[in-house]
Amino acid sequence: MVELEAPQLDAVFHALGDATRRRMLRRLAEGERTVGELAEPFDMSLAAASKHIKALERAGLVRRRIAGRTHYCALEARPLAGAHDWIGFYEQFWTSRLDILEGLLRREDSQKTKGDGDE
Amino acid sequence: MVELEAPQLDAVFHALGDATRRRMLRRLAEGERTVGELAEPFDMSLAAASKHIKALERAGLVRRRIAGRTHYCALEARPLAGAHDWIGFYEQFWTSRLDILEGLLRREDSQKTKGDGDE
DNA sequence: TTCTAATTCAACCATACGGTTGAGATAAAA
DNA sequence: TTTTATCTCAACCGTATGGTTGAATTAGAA
Repeated sequence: MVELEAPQLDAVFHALGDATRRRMLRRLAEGERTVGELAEPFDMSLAAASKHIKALERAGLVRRRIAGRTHYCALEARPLAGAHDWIGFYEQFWTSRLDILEGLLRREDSQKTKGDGDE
Repeated sequence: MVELEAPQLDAVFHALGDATRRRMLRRLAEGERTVGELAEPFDMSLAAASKHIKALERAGLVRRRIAGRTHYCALEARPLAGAHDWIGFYEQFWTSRLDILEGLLRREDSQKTKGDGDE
């Protein structure tokens, strides 16, 4: 169990909400890459790619090592564990054919308990 | 394996990137809720909460059943499976103490294969 | 029919996002 | 030293986001 704080979850999920950044992470899974290498596959300016990388850093998903004029980026996967756990809670609602029954039961239930003021 | 399309992943992760919407999903895990019930815990207008719910619908995470003037929202967890899988790929990078070794190996590796033009 | 309740819609606002360009900063190469 | 390469920074732009308010829509309740 990792239980990230809400603001960190915000940053992680926000970072993942962009295909460019997701592709960058996939690339980093193969190993360290420079900013230039990370930017190369994309049809955008270096500055734009640099901003994406900063979003990943803000989320704690990338750590940067500066060597001279070159910045090496490495995957930092740990915060993903928290996001994974958060989503994992819902696995019960999509796994197996029980989910159909579950769904039906929850629907019934909400009819009976509608407006019971629970939090 | 679920493999959501990029645009759906965008929408799902974007939807999850907001604490208000995450809390709404947690609430919906207990059962169906009306728009009003979903909005109630939050210090914002109904209209604002309504927009959040629409973001969840766009991501396919909520389905709505209209009965008279009341809109009932229900959790639709399936798209979360795709997001869960996507993140799950990185589990190898955070699980167990192997991750430290892995990280070291990948760093070495990237020194040797730097600029090999892989995609 | 008239009142009230549950929601959305439309217009608006401030701020964030994702992109651009051009100008630094810094370090390696000539 | 001068040139070139790697990146960030700053300013700007259009569009999206997250919020507001007030009016419109629709349907139970009196």
